[in-house]
Amino acid sequence: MSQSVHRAVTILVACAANPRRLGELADELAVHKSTALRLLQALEEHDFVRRTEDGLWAIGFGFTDVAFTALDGIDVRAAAHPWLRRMVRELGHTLHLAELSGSDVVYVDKMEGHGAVRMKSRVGAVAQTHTASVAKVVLAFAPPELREAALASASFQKFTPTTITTPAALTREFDEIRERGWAVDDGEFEDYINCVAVPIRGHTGAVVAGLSLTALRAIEPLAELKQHIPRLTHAATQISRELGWDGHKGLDSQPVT
Amino acid sequence: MSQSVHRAVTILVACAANPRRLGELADELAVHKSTALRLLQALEEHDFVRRTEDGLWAIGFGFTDVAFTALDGIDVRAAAHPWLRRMVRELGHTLHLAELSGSDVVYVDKMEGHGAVRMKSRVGAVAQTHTASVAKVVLAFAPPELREAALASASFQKFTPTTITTPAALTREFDEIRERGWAVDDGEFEDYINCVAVPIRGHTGAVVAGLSLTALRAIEPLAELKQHIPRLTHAATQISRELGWDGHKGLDSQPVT
DNA sequence: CACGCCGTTGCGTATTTTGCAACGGCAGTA
DNA sequence: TACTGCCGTTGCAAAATACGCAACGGCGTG
Repeated sequence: MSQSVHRAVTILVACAANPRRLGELADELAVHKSTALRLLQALEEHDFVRRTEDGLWAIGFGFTDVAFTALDGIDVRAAAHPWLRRMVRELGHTLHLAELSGSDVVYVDKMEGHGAVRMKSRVGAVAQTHTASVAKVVLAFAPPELREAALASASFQKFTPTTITTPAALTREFDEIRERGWAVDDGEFEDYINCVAVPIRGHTGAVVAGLSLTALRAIEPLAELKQHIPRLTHAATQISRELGWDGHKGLDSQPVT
Repeated sequence: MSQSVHRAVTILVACAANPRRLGELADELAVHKSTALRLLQALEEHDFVRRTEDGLWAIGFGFTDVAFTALDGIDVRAAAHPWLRRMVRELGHTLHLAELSGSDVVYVDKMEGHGAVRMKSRVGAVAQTHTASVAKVVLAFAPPELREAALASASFQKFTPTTITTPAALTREFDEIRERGWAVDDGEFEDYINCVAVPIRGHTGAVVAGLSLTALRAIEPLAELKQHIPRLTHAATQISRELGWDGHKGLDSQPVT
């Protein structure tokens, strides 16, 4: 269904990776140059693609504009953004905001800390289920069927000695997270990076997002990083209230006994 | 041309503003519900749209992912290269492009002018913090902690009578550069060579690179060289725009009073 | 309990889009 | 300078594609 839309999307994805010539795009789509050209022209009218100085096709700024507009519209993001800014200023570390989408946890905001720590995360990308603290904290409080789906689709790829590599272990981790109310990433993806994460609740009391704090182990070891959890929790609570949470714990937050 | 692509784009723009029902979207497009639905389904396959919990259609995270991939992929070099070529052709002088990397400023592109001027710079090399105009202009606009680091590691070796030899003097120089928006090298490394340099901004508005114009004093003295600054600035602005800069000045560009 | 709203699906038609082929600009080469 | 090949662009006719219609079903509401 809707062949040209598929082709248009494929073009956009290809151009995002790196700008290309008309001919290349036509080859990748297995269509004639003329067909590719007309799709590009249609996209160009909306500034979804643009021609670079050297005649290549690249993603247009109308496209990125739409993306940012959409991100602004995400109320969790809007509610959390001032808090991210404040906490980066106070703590100096990188903060992430991630939202539950289906059984994935997707980064919707990110604010870099003062140190020139470059994290591989990117807004719009899916957080690793078995390593990212923000994914773990959100899924820990998610409905069981979502958690099952997430467990089933997780890669469990071993990145470091501390990486959780089995569904059983991750299930136990989820239980612990629910009990104590926050999650950690103890160098489970990159062994020199630690994170702590806390849940954010929507108006129904269900956990809809997560907020995490990231630091280099060398700069602030996990034990010290944990001392910021009260501050992180405070921010998360305020954000939750702004989303309409009445302050009562959601049903899913009860410790599993 | 390409009707369905137009409709698909319109849907995306509408959903970005705020998530909508199928019916609303169909009305806005003036098409049947089934038509709108099929377009949405096609977009959904690529995660360009998603269904929210309450059944509304919203921009999907595949879309934002593509947008950020595109922004990440735009490297300064690719954006600037055609401008280097054009300006070398127009002005005949050597041009340099340098990128901020940590607290170093590294040459990432260079194009030799018509005169056989042998410059010591090399792509991949670190520009001298206290002499190279391109290093000074980038560091002047960099975050304070980066600037401090650069000051701390600079050699302040005296090459010529005009070389800046103290951190205090260089700090003052940085302040001046921020105020006027461009930097010079008044024979500070080799006394027969002058340069002017302007900043290039990334999509966040932060200065990510610098563009410089170099000439032999004998051929074009500094006063004449400065007359090319508007042209250089124009190129830098165009490059910045191609990097996703929206035209607003970054926070760090305010004159320090 | 019944009604109406909204999203979903099958199908035949015709509108849209596709592929072809020829044109023209540009650049590198003889 | 003239030639040649490459790449992007345009007109047109055929046909594949996407469209609207109408009926179905789920769900909340009166």
